[in-house]
Amino acid sequence: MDLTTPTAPRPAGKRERTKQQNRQVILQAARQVFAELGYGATTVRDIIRATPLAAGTFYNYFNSKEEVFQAMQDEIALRIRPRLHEERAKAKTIEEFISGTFRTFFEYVASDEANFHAIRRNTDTLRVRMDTPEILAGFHELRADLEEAIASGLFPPLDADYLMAAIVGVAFEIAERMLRRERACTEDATRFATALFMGGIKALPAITPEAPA
Amino acid sequence: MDLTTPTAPRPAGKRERTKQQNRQVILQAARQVFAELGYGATTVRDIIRATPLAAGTFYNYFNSKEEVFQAMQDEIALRIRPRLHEERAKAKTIEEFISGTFRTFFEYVASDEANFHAIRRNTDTLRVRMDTPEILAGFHELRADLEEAIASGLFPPLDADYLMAAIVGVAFEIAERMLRRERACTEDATRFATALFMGGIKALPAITPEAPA
Amino acid sequence: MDLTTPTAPRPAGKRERTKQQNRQVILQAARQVFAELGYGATTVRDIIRATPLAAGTFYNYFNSKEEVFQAMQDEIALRIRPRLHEERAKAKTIEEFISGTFRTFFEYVASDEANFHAIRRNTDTLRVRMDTPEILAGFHELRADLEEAIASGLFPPLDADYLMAAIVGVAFEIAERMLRRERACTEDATRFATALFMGGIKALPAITPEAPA
Amino acid sequence: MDLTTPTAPRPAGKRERTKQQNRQVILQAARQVFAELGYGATTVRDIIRATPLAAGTFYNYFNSKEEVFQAMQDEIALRIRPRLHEERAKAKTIEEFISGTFRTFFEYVASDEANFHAIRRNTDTLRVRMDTPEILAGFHELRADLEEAIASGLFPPLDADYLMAAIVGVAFEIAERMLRRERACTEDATRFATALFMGGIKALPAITPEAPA
DNA sequence: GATGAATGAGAATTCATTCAT
DNA sequence: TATGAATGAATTCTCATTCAT
Repeated sequence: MDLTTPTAPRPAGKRERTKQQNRQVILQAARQVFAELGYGATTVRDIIRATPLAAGTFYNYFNSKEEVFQAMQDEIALRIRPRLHEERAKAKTIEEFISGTFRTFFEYVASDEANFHAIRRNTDTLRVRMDTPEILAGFHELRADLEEAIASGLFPPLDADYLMAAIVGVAFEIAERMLRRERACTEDATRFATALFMGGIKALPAITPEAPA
Repeated sequence: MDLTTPTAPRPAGKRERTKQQNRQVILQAARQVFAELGYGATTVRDIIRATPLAAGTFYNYFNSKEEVFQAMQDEIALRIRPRLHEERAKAKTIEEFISGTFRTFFEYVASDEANFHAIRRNTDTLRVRMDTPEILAGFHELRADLEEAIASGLFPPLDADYLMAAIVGVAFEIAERMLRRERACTEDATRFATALFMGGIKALPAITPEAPA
Repeated sequence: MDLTTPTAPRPAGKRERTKQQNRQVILQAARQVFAELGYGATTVRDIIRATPLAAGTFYNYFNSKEEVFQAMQDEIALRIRPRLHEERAKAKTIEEFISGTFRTFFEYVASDEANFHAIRRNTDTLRVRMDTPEILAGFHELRADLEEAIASGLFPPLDADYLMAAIVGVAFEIAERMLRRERACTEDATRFATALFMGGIKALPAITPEAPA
Repeated sequence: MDLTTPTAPRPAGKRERTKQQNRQVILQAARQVFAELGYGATTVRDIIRATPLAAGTFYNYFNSKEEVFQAMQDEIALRIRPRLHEERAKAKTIEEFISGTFRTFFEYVASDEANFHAIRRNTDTLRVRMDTPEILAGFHELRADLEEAIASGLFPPLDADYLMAAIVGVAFEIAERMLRRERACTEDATRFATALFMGGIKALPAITPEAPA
């Protein structure tokens, strides 16, 4: 039905292109809508409306808003996890391990602010963070990396689970404050977080904080 | 009919009492349902169903699930904020400031696990945290306390905003891991978090971590 | 029931006064609300809200909004019907009969515009006119008066039913246009309607019309 | 599959056809229900129930009962306005203008009694008339036609606004009485109304009125 | 695959009315 | 009588999902 005569050069496969495009169109629309309305308030209808596509078409690609969200998340995690892992793998010192982790995270967040906000969003009242399998895998990976680093003697024997939690908590929470500042300075954020984990409060850089909103 | 026994302290009007009870009944039901289904998936209907009250009665007290949630949050914040503030106010050293904050928080969380779970919940996929004015005020209070501690010379001059963020991130994230452990040990959690903020990773207690779920 | 004990000076009977007042308070509130929202959109709640009284109190006086409306209407009809009837009864000529009817009606409408509008209301889209028994009785009275006037030879033998309809239609419709004019001139309206019924179009006063809204 | 038989005129898309049908189905149901219950008492549910369609389908076509009502009104006005205007345009005398207007109106009302009743209905208590833009446009058209007829010298200079009001009032009010009579005789009604406007009461046909309900 | 109208379950909300105080 | 919270049926409206085209 949609077959083009085989003799014609076939402009790169209309079908395939559209198929991939539609998936991306939906994901893009979802990002916008989640960022606007927040995850909880967003409906599949809202996503479809932000799309030139028909309602039924959505279901050729995803089965629910959860699935779209997960796909979004997974895309992100897939993009950042290898970088984080690589950074830690090549760390020769604790400081490299820690600073590499934070720097990579903050730089990613700054470069993809839209996505980060869609995920960890501040409406006036609500924050949503969806921990998809990919995200959770990222946490496990961090813990595994920590455990390996302990095993290899790079880190002293400590509570890898709590340390992972602390790193994650600081990373997300500082990222958020960072984005609210005039010039989101990833270097400052990295220095701060790294210093905290390296030497505690007394090691923190002596600077004048900027006031956020 | 309206005569009160002179001995008994006038029961403040049955009407009034019932009214206060109903408010609490709804809040309690909301806590359960939020903890069960997660905030996003909960509907006003669900809350009403978890109540002996009629549908319309809900709307005599709250206008939406958001409002119930906020009321819950505010109750919690109101309960814990004074304790936190007091703890920090009487701190003579940085360590007292930090450990007092974490201990108070972890002990509260452990004692009011249900509430905490209703708010910072992990379904398979979603975390919700609603920052009501009261909660945000709690954050501001922490920052203000930090700034004051800097001004008074207790703390060195540092980025109070980021430090606040780090404390909040670590507190929530570790609290969550703590609750998943067999025996939620607030002392361990406090010691860990305090050590991290006092001396960084190298100061962390050398223990064997327990595996979480 | 309304009897005051002749012996005691009794400060005008607090109870009775309140009772009558409440009825009027409700009627007054209803007038306002009907005029604001239109009859159809008004709910009993709306009326109560426009009152300092409690919800239950409403039901001591009326059983529904219909009843309030009817009471309003009846009050009006009761106020105007005797005047109309009297006017027609003393008519010695057809012209006196007709002009007396219209003048009385237009003057009443002008003097009690608020009530008239509450009854025959123009929202953007809706006109409501409720023909309560009292109002219908007014129509019957007009027809009866016409029939009597025919019987007595004042009017020729004609279709009293249609003539009544024509008078009512012209009265209400012109009253409405009259109220929209800058200076609602009852004399002009009366002269116009009377002339129409006395001699038809060719007898109408030659004036320049004012443009309505 | 999508092939159309070359001989048959393409059925304009079954989808499209059904869509138009559903709109009509809803309008038809609304007419019945309004006529039965009166506009005020009718709910959207009532309309849906009078339909084989699902609840949600209603909202694909209209957003409220008001919108259905307006659509009904507009349909009617659209159907009758051109006829009225044409009738008046070709009038050579005042009598033709007046009688043409009334005859067209009464004949339409008699032929579309259901619609008229849905709009100008007498329950025991309530009359509703909704003046949609289309209806108001019909009034303005009548006034404009009158003004033009005055300008052209057909009519003497008179208050076109009041005359319009009088015509409208008489038309609606007599139509209603007409429909209540055993044999709704449009000719009688036309003759009566025309005579009234041509020569006033004394010109009215001398007949014995029939008693209404 | 794409379309978009239909579906109908169910969520949010309102309302008239009751009744204990 | 006045009060006003409780009631729960009824109503409006939305939504995810299906399916004929």
